Amino acid sequence: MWDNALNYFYEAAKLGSMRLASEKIGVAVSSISRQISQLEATLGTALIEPGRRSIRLTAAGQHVLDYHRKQLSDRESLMTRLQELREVKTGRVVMAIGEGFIGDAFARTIEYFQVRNPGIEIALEISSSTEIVRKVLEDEVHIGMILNLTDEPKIRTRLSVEQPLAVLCAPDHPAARLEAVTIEDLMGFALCLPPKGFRIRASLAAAERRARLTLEPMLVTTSIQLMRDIARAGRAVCVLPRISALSELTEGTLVARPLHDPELDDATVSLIYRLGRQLEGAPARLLSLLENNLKSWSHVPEVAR
Amino acid sequence: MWDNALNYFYEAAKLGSMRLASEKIGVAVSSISRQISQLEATLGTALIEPGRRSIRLTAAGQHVLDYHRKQLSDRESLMTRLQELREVKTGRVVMAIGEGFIGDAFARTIEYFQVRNPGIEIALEISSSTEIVRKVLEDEVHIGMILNLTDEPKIRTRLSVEQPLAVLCAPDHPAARLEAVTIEDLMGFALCLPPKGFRIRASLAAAERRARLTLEPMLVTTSIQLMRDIARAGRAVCVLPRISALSELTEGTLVARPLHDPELDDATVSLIYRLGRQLEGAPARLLSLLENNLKSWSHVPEVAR
DNA sequence: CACTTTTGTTGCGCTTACCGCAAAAAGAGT
DNA sequence: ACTCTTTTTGCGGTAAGCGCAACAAAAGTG
Repeated sequence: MWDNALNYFYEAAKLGSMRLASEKIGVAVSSISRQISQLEATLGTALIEPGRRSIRLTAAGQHVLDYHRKQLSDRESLMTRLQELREVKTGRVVMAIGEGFIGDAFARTIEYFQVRNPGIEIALEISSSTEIVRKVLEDEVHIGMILNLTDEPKIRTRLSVEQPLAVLCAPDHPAARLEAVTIEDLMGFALCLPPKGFRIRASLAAAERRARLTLEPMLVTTSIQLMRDIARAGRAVCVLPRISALSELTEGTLVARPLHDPELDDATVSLIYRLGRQLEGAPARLLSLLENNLKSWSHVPEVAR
Repeated sequence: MWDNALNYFYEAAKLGSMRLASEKIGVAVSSISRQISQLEATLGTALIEPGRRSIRLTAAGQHVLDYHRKQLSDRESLMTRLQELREVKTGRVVMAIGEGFIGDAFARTIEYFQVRNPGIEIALEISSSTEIVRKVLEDEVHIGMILNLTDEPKIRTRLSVEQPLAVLCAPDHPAARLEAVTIEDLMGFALCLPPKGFRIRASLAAAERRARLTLEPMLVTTSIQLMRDIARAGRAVCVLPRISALSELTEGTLVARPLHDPELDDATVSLIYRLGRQLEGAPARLLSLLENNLKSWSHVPEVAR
């Protein structure tokens, strides 16, 4: 009710007469007259000076006019914002990933996305797997990327790629001469592993039980960056999915050797979002880009040349 | 047509369900559902995620919600402007404050305002800091006054005054003989403190860690009134910003001694309102009065005579 | 001053947008 | 699989808004 009345009043005031306003809007003069007097009634103030041929605004009328002008411009800016949202010119994606994904390959993907979608803001949160799942569930983030599968019913897995665990070491390390590494081989090397409680340690634990031995890492750290650096230094080896050191592998500063053990279950990269949440615009685009790239990441050659 | 639809959408989004909105507004759920989908049709964008029990906004929906909030506050300010134009000096201010501010000094400020602005209705809501921030954000109140800083981006801080924490006790209490009080001194006194989770306790916790001791309050309460009363009774001391006991300090029934510790960060009184909301009329006047008085409150002498 | 022209206001049927009720559909939990 | 809750859809009714036309009043005209 407000909307119409204000519009009629606005046009009438701008054009100086109800007649002209009626022509411009395409409604009968009577409607204009009625709507305006109705508006005056609800506002409790006269907006136009009564008993005049041409329309003259009262002080109150001027205020209402200003108000409506502002309202129109606000509405217009809302519409353009929505339009931009539709065209994915603007937007915001929040995603949570595990630390293991940080690296050159991932950075290049983000870079690529931002070049092709300027104006889209990306927020990256680094968290543990359980935190990521929680954030996805509670809509704190649009997309999550974790290093295992989750059985949460309300999580939708868009893509999951197997990422076998590998032993990473410097090219001149003794382990690099092996074709494949077993759990027993690891006993002979200085090890750098994540702490207990991490997924990788849990996987290794099963293999340790089978082989009836206990790995004693020389260094325990939560920082995957540090693990890569230690391995690159040459003395120690670390155990990670290949994806966690993609850039070092392609550079050749690290080499990967498959870690084979019957009890060892593979790590899995999962791209997840909340079930029932329809991602549109920016999040949807980033999701499909990641989906494609993840597939190609899994085809990295095992032995760097 | 816009007007109704936006209102329904707004309430539904705020309450989280169409059913609740229908109860609050007093129209059938079907109307709400229809109006919202109609709004979506005219805007050409989905506003809420379809097929869900609780209403979840899409990015576009959030924009529309923000837009409507602004519309509402603009309309309100138009109405007050018209009201003032009618030269009837009536109006209404709603503000939310923390319990710590209740006291004679604040009461006198309100009293002063009401004497100078007869006919203006003031509504005071007492809430916790987070509640106050929420109320300011959602336009439930015009002005908020909290005992810390907030990093909410949509909050505008009009004034913030540092309020060092002080130890409050009766004039004949042993603590009153000290020039300044340290965390270690507190161990010797009966303490009355707010519960853990309160800002004051968080500040104290840092100091406790530094001094490697743990304060064991004799009484824990959320009521600042009670804390003052306990301290006035003579046996115990409490830790509060001076502003929380201004009237007792000027009366001389309580004295304040500065609490000095390198780890202790000061409390801060912030006068806040929503970014982008232009306050006019009564709210604007009250805001500037409070701004001036707050400055003078912070200059209260440390030792009551 | 009478007449005309132009413009705003009022009266009266008519359309349609909006509403409530009830039934169906779809989630969410058990 | 079943139940409970919430949303969507179908249908008939009401009232707000519309156009048309008659009416009233200001401004121009001779």
